[in-house]
Amino acid sequence: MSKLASDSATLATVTPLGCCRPLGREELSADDAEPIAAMFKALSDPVRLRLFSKIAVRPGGEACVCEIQDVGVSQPTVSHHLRKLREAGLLLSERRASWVYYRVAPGALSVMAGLLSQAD
Amino acid sequence: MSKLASDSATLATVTPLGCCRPLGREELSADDAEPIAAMFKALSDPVRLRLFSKIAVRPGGEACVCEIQDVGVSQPTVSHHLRKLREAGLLLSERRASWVYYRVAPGALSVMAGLLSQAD
DNA sequence: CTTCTGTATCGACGTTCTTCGATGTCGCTC
DNA sequence: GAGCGACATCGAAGAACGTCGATACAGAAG
Repeated sequence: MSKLASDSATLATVTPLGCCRPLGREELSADDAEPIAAMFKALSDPVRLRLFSKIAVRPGGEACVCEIQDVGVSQPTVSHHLRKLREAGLLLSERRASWVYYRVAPGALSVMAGLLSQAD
Repeated sequence: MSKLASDSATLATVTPLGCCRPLGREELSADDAEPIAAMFKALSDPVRLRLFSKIAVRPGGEACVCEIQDVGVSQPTVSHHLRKLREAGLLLSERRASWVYYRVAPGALSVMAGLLSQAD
């Protein structure tokens, strides 16, 4: 099977649960906390944050790996971080000819923003 | 000196930088990525996420440690996680008589929500 | 088919994190 | 002052993480 661009790897994709209520709205259950923590963890590394930002600022929220890999770490490390972002449901990947394009997963940002919005 | 409730420890408090633009608005610099990643990292653990939620749902966004420490880990571990949340600028702590109260730091949530808001 | 370029995977190393039991500290009460 | 309850800190053990060089894989080009 293709080793690339499968939408799910170890984690669920974008819509795993009935979450998305603000963190201050109702108390988070242990089961709900797990996948949400995984999304925050995906953005908890400076390199991943910059990679995500580099993709998000592009028109269409999409970029080839070759366009964003100047973040001060090696190529395998960039690939590792992009995989983590994809597994967390924040990015989707697609191969086009020789290049692989990553794009911001639709709804990913709004899910997290909803969690952080003020409850009152 | 008092070992408790100092508002800053290893990390800066709530407003470290000129960040707060949406991640998809302009590309994140390496220097800006660091403190932002630290905030996300604070919420990247399921136990911390639940502790934060337990505090945030209380009226006034405030709770005594004794009211929220049933999250399935030991008391020292709860204390450790609350410290991490405080160091990240997400919580403030204050001692009242025998009890220590933690409350959601004003503005902390909106900073992160602003980063995740849609750019378009 | 061979070579080249772009990207992913593998294996390893050092660092950081989560967790715990033991112990220390603060403030109240007797 | 002695004892107690609430919470923090210490030190250690195991797991998870970020990083790299080496290597494998995919598609394009010759």
